[in-house]
Amino acid sequence: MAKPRLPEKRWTVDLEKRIQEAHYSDSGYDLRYGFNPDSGKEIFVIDTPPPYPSGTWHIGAVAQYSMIDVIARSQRLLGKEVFFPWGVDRNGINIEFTVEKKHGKKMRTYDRGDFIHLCRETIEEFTQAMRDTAARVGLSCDFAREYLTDSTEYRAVTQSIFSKLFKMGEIIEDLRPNIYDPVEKTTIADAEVERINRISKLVDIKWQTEDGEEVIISTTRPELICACGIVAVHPDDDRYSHLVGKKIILPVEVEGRDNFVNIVTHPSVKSEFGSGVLMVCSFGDQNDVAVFRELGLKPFQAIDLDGCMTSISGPLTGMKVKDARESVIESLEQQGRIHQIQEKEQEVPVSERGKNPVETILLKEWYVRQTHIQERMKEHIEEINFVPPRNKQFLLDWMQNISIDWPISRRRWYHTEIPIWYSEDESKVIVAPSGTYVQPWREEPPSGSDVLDRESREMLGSWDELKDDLGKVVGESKVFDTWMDSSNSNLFVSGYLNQPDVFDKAFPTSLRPQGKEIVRTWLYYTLLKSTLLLDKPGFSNVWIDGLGMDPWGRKMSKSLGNGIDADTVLECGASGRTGSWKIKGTDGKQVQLKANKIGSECFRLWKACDAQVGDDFHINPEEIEAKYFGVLTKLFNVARFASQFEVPDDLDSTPSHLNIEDRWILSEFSMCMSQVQENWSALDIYSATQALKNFGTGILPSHWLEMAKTRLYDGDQSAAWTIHRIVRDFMAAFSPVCPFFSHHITSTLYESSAVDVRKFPETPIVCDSDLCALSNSIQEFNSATWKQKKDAGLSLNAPIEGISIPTDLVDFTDVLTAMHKLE
RNA sequence: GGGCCCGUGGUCUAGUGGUUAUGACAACGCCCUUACAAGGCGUGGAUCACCGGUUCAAAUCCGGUCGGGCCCA
Repeated sequence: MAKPRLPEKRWTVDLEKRIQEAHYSDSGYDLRYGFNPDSGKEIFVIDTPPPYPSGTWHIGAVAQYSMIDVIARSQRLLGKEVFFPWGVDRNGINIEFTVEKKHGKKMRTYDRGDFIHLCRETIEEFTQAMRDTAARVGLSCDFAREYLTDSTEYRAVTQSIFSKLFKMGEIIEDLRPNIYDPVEKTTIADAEVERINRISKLVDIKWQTEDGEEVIISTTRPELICACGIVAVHPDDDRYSHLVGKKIILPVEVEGRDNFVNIVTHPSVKSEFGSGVLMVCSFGDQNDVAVFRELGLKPFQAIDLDGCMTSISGPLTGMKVKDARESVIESLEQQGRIHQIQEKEQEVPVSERGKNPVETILLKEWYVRQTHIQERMKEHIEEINFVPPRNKQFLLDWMQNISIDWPISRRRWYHTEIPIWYSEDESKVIVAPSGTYVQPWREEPPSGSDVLDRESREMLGSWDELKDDLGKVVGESKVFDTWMDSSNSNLFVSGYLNQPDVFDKAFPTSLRPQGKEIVRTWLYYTLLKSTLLLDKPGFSNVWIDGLGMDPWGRKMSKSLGNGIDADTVLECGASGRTGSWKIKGTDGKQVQLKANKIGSECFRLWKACDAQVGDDFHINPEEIEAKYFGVLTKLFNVARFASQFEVPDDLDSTPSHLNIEDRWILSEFSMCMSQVQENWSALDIYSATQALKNFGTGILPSHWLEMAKTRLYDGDQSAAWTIHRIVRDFMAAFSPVCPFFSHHITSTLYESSAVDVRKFPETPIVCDSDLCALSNSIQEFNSATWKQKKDAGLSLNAPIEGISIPTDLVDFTDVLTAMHKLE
């Protein structure tokens, strides 16, 4: 036996790491994977989801990312000029909390500039960990052009977009109910609210109607009676129908408002809850907000920004909400107005990070208008190709629910600042010029800023001319919701503002890959922006993957104790280390999972092969190893086997003579490859990888290799050309899934790497459909013959008598006779 | 409470109207055959969650029930 040029007996995680390290330290990296907009090739820009650095990277996200890399690599293989950017999302409340926790000091006790500096330092440490994991899982991003969402360039784009939309009238200021965390002193988004169960007091209070009739109303928020806008009963509730239309007197002292409200019917009232009469206050819960809006009631401001009662609460003014509640109960008790008090477990909305009870209060905030543009957005969405098509529904469903504008201002610090200043009389605003990054809380408006009327947005002139007429200008201290930044990512990576010539070619952005859990935020807001700003769909393709779940189908979370850290899977098998994971099962018991070797190539192969895109996927390291490491071993050994035979000089031109079995397998291979090419074009990772896996671990080694073995050992040129041509082209087509594996094999055997192929291997080399039609017969005949040998107690390489070759395989008589030693 | 998605051998999975329902892992049996025992070959094993309907024909379409998941309230 000739010495194989692939010396390793099998693929290992250590080998993988060696190749990977060489790959990323190679000075040719940028040439290989960098974006060159002037190459003349079709441009394919991927709007990579910029990860938020927070210590460890979630395995489900890493799995999704590795599939985005498969798309990037497969599009390069198809000859496109791919921009696979590497961005990091660094704005937001998470890093603020991390810094507060690390130093044991609340944000507002710092100087704003010092705090921002601390955040920047801390997030940089986390960012480096993300970069390392990105490389470990084999991402072929353009790391040299890394972008950070807290950079001057990125924030300048966010601010410019704000200014443009403001001037267009698409951004407005308004006083509306918002969810507010009085401890962190900021507005928060719905997505940041969590519900926890707490024991609270349900107080039944005696009210009186204008006629003196006693009515009992149950509430957990008696301190909000002062902000009561209306009292409601269910329309079908006969007990109270005689009260409807009457006035009812508030049982507490109030200031600066009427001391009575009307009684109406409303379908949202639950008759069986308490007495069946509901007081609607601004704002006890989301239902109150809905009722106020629906009935056009003017809300009262009962709680201020410090979480204290306002003057309408009369004697409660200035008290913290909790103290006010105790106080009002006490005074009602003294007046004999308490019917009863029950301790009840109740869901309380709290802020996700601080666990502080949140309030819904009226705040003057900035909003992006969105309700007027839904139909136009839907028209644009119709032009986008969704993969898989059914996941488009998540977006359409969410859009059905849009009934209010998007609040975009936050009272935090480590975010992009709202780029606006107010004149001393507050009637005019100053807006920074496009392309600059400004910090209005500590800067004057820059030269080139515009002055506009605050209400009408009429352009009044330039800041440089008018600055002396505006009095003392005050910079906005609020910042943007982080989605305001994130939803520019496609514009930013496609060259908006910074590279207009590239933008012309690259927009709509070729691909938005993302998880389905952020359809209603990231995808929706991005599409909203492209409709408002450019009246175009934001993307050509949107690829929406499912979520990574634990082995039992539950979402991974800290509280369930079922999380798996990405690095433990990627490093499993390196330097002989095995992996072991303790995960809580569905019955609450710990289950120990163990694996010996996984690594990035096996992990990627698993994700590519195991489920259709868009479905939630269960992550079980044991299963990943069991099902897919063997596939790598198999493919590696086919290549290793091939590596002992000399590579023919000219693999690119088909030899004039090829044996029939070689023409057969080449035809099968051509069919497989055209399927793969089609699937790569359609972003169908699953089908492409399945086709390659089935060919490479099935028909090729089990059937053809067994036929060709003897000839290969005898130095047959036809067989040698066939196996090498197949291995070389197979690895090119397979390289998007397992780049380092393919790279190692092809650069060892053929002096050129599969990852550098920029044109899909040509097919057909030989494509004879008559031969493909015989594939089933061939496989059946082989299986039947092996079975007969087994039944006769013969070893597979023993001669056997009395087997006749089926008539349709008559052309294969010699081959099959030799292969099975038929006599 | 509302919306959406899903339910296929022990486990995971393919399959959106048409032969005997795909494949993988696990199980079992045989084999160290000059690439591979971290292999190979073979064998079992599923009334496609349940009930009803449409149809010549249903895993597939429709309605309902049950179970799981995600999102929202």
